[in-house]
Amino acid sequence: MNIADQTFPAVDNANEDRAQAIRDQLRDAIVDRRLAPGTKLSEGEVGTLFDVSRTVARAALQMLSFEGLVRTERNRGAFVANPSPEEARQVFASRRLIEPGIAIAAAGRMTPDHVAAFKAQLDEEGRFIAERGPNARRSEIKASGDFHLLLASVAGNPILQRFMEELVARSSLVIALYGRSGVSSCGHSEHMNILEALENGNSDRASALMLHHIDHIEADLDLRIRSGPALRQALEF
Amino acid sequence: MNIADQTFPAVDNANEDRAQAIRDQLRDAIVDRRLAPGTKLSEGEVGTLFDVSRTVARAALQMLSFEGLVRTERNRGAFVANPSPEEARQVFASRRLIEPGIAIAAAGRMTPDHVAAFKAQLDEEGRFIAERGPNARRSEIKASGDFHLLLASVAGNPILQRFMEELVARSSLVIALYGRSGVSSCGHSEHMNILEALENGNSDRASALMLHHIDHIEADLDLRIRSGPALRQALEF
DNA sequence: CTCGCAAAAATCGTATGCAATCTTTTCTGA
DNA sequence: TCAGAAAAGATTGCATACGATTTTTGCGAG
Repeated sequence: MNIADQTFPAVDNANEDRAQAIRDQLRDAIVDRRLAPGTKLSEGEVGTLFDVSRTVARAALQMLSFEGLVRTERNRGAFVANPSPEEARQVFASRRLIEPGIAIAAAGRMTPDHVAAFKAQLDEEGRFIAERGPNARRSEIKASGDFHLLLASVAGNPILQRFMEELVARSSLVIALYGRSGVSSCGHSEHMNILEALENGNSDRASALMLHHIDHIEADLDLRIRSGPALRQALEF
Repeated sequence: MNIADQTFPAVDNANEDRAQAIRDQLRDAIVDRRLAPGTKLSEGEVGTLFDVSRTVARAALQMLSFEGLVRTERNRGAFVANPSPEEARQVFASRRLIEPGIAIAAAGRMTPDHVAAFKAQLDEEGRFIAERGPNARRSEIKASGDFHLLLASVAGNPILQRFMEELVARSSLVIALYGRSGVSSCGHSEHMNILEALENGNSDRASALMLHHIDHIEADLDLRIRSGPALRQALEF
């Protein structure tokens, strides 16, 4: 897949930082897998697509590289990250460390507004699971990630929230790459259980459920080195 | 304090990314508090000091801004971060969440080489505490942070390691801003106790000690809003 | 002397140009 | 026909230029 095959909505809020807007668009495209891992993101091409100079495109790519969604090689350019099984494990190890704590923090801060937001989120998640079509899986992965991001925002620690944004984005990549697909509805019900615990202020239970949930997500992955990521990478595919 | 008052060693490894080298230098300067919080870091000035163009200086500042050590305002420039008490609490809340887990991971991966590295690190730490002089406190804070970074590197998860690098850097800023100074030797002995637990493979104990250690560090801070950070910020001080 | 406003200076955001490096193609000789 | 070298092309790294925005300075009115 070539980046040029994609079209991107125009960046409207020209007032704000354009590089940031481009980063967001690219991140969505990567997480949604409209841009395949390994795809080259050349500064010139990105610049042309978004109608900005290479300077701005470069800044956007640098941001994505900090988030681990893009890998840059000196004098060679930027590529959509192609996480190895090892990196995938690291992502989930990090989540296992952080998210149970986030669940505990969130449990102590739930308001009726938050509950409503979670219910809306879970409704949408359910809709995507029921849906069929080429984009169903994408939307499902995205919605599932949004649940975790919502939780992080409720927890009220911007630093941890940013960490989680990075981890969720990278998880989406990993799931798209190594996911086996079966567990989705199971994940949905786990989200509902977590919400229930949160509503009841049962932080320990929310934390424990979250830990299991992460384990389940990772267990659904096939992290055996399929045909070797080195080969895939070598082929620039 | 003006950035121009400082001199920086020349960036030698010109082969590698120069922006990264500049970022490292600036980060050291910020963490060591040679650059006071709130100090303006203009692109032109940084570029001149390091003998690069604004393009490169800008990239370095962008990196620091991602790490939370620098705050950038559109059309105004970059400033050394001036964390509020609220942000300080968030930094330590994040560390409480992450570092005990890191200690557990590290406990399971300790090799004799690691032990030796830790001993060397603690020796240096002790030397700085004994030392007196204008730079003693700086070196002490730095060495204390290095202990935690060493632990993170032993844990073997690059993602968590990066998170810790950010958190330790921001902690150093916070300690420099809000620290009361008394607890230093106490922190040193806590480090030694943690190392002992790590050597014995007693991960639970290492984890618990780490949690207490972080609590102690935070307890040593005076996080009452001293004269209002808004004022300090308004005065660009 | 202070205040307000306009001009000047400084600084940032962005585009673009050139040299260096990497990749691909073409050419040559076995 | 194929391996290796040389040239052409593409892409990045970096510096610089210019308009836009912000900050400072200068100056006259009150």
